[in-house]
Parts: sequence; C-alpha cells; structure tokens
Amino acid sequence: MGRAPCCDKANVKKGPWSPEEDTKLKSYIEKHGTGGNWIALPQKIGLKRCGKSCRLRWLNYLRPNIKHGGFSEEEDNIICSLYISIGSRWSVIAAQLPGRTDNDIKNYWNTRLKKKLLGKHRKEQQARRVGNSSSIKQQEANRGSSVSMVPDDSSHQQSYWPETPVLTPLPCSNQGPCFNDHDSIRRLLIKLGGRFSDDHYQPTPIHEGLNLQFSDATATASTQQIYEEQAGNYMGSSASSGMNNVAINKNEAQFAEIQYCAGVDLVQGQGSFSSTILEEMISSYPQKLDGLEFFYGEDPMVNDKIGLIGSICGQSASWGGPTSLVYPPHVASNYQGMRQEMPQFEEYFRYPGTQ
DNA sequence: AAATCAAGCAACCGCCCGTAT
DNA sequence: CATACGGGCGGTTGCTTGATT
Repeated sequence: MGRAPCCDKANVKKGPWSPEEDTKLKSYIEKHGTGGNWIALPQKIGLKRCGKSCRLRWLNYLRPNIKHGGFSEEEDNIICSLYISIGSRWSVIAAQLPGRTDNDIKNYWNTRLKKKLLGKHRKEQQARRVGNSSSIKQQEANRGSSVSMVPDDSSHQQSYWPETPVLTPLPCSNQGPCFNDHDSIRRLLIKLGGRFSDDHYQPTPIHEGLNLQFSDATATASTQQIYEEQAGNYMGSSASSGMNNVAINKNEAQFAEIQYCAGVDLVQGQGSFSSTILEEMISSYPQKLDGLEFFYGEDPMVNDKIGLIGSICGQSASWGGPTSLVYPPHVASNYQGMRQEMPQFEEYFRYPGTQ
C-alpha cells in the first residue's frame, strides 16, 4: 500500500511565494503558532499550499532573525570543520550557526564554498608540483594569519530557534578558531551519538549499548548530563523499536570519535592522532577516500589527496602534513570491519572493556 | 541589443524516522 | 505488530539574474 500524499497535489499552489502568502502565514504563526500540525495549517489560514511548503517557507525565510548571505570567514571555517567531521548534515551544522538555515548553508556550500576550497587546494597542488616549497610556506603563513575569528555577538539563539536541537553556540574568541573549544565539539558529537569518558562517570549495564568513550579526561559534568539525556533517549527508542537504534547510534558514535580525533587535530594543529594511523588507513583503504573526491583534484597520488584539510581550514600542512585525513560517513559505518581487518586500528581507539 | 552561459538560490521531491492508532 | 501519517532532512531541480560574447 503506497503512501497517501500529504496534500491534494492538484489543488496546491507551487512555486515562489507571494508577499500576501508570506504575510498570511507569518501573522498566523506569530499569533497562534504552528499548532503542531503543518499539514492542517494551510487550510486554517486559507492558503493553497502544501503543509510542507508552509513549514519550509517559515523555517527558511519568515522566521525571525534569519540571516541571508554574507557568510563570514569564521562561518566558513565552522561549516568546513563540521562538514569534514560529520558530512552533509546540514541541520546539525545550521544549529551551530544561529540565524542560518540548513538550506542556506547547503546552497552556500554547494555553490561557493566547495569551489572556493577546491580552487584553494588545486592551487596548492600546483604549487607543490612546481616544487616551490618556499612560496607555499609563505602562502600558508599568510593564510594562517588571515583566518578571521572575530566573535559574533549578534548571533544568540532566539525564541524561534528551539525547533532544532540547539547546541551551545560556539564560544568564539578572537584568539583562535571557535572549534578549538573541546566542549563544543564534544556536545556536537554527543548529539550525534557519542560520548566522552568522564572520570566521574560509571558505566552501567543499561548504558553498555553505547560503550564508546572519548579519551578526554576533561569531560565536564554538563557533558555527562548531556550524555545521560542521550542515553535516556536511546533507552526510550530501544524500548519501543528494538535495539537497532542503539546499534546505529553506536556506529555513528564510533564514527564520530574517529572524526573527532581527526577534527581536533584539524582545528588545533595537533598531528598526534593522524600520523601513523591515517597513513595506515590510507595505504590499506585507498578506496575509502570516496566522498571527498572533489577535493582531490586530478592528482591520483594519495599524498595529494591528503592536503585537503589544510586547504579547507586554511591551516598549514605542518599540523598534519600528508597524514591528516578524515573519513566520510560510509567509511566509518564499516568501522567494525576496519577493526577486524586492521589490528593496529584497535591500538588507537580504546573502548571500555577493550583494555 | 540579443543570445548564450554560468552562478545563485528558492522551492520541491522523495526518503527516513518517530509516533499514534 | 502492522500500518498510517506527519515532521524533518538531504538531494535535486528549475527559475532568475548577472556576466560575457
């Protein structure tokens, strides 16, 4: 039995919204809210629109405090960092950029940022081929100093934002990249299903379905609280629909840790995680590099593929050099297989009960 | 001035997931 | 447990606008 359409397609208007439609929708929602039912909303207002269309219009354009265009360098960096870490999960990325919508970020990434970064990376590839190492160093030095990390005070979450799970807005300082903040990254990755080890945290049998730890002893009580909320969610979902959800989230969390390690290296200029493990990954799993092809350019050499992160965040190769690489989600989904096939892998990621 | 091309963006489509029945 | 339904999301489409020939 096929799905019933969400609306009567024949009697529904499509295409651009008129100012009148915008006004109707906006004033109604501001007065009465959405009523928790987008499908019924257009009939109440007298709009010949699909409920989903109304929802999209409201979320992307009519909601207060929406910012359009004019992405800052700082926002670029956040988007890049998150894209590298979690992939095209635009809603999660958008939650880190108050005032931005997932659609906006997605469009921005697809139309500009991707090309911008690709151009940057190719430039570096060419420079490397020419062997002009001194000019590269100069470029990198310039780039490092040009990365703007100016805090944006105007971007606090407003009351219309809670529909997306709000993570703590990145606490930016003018001293360095926003993503230097471990806790922000932790919160984000926890949201995606992982958790961090906590000296005060004692795993219970009920939590063992999520036996993932991040090797970070600085986890805070708030982090633990978030994790426990997450664990509660998982317990709830597993109670209603089996353990599959937990298993899925566990994989995501494992992926998140891999990404987290690389991501922290990425943003902090620390190469400790990357060097050995990633070289091994690359030599063992060159096919796993799919998904970020656009960064690689036409150069088949793996080493060239790996300079991408440096390009992305405008950081020098010095922090990770030719060994800094993160894996797209589908790679991480095969994490168990990777562990089995590559014993060394285990050495780098300690999980509870594996020591 | 007209035609063509490319970029940007708003909106739609279809799938997945959670929840209610 | 199965089914229906709504919400949410990412991918894609197609229109608009500006640049170039």
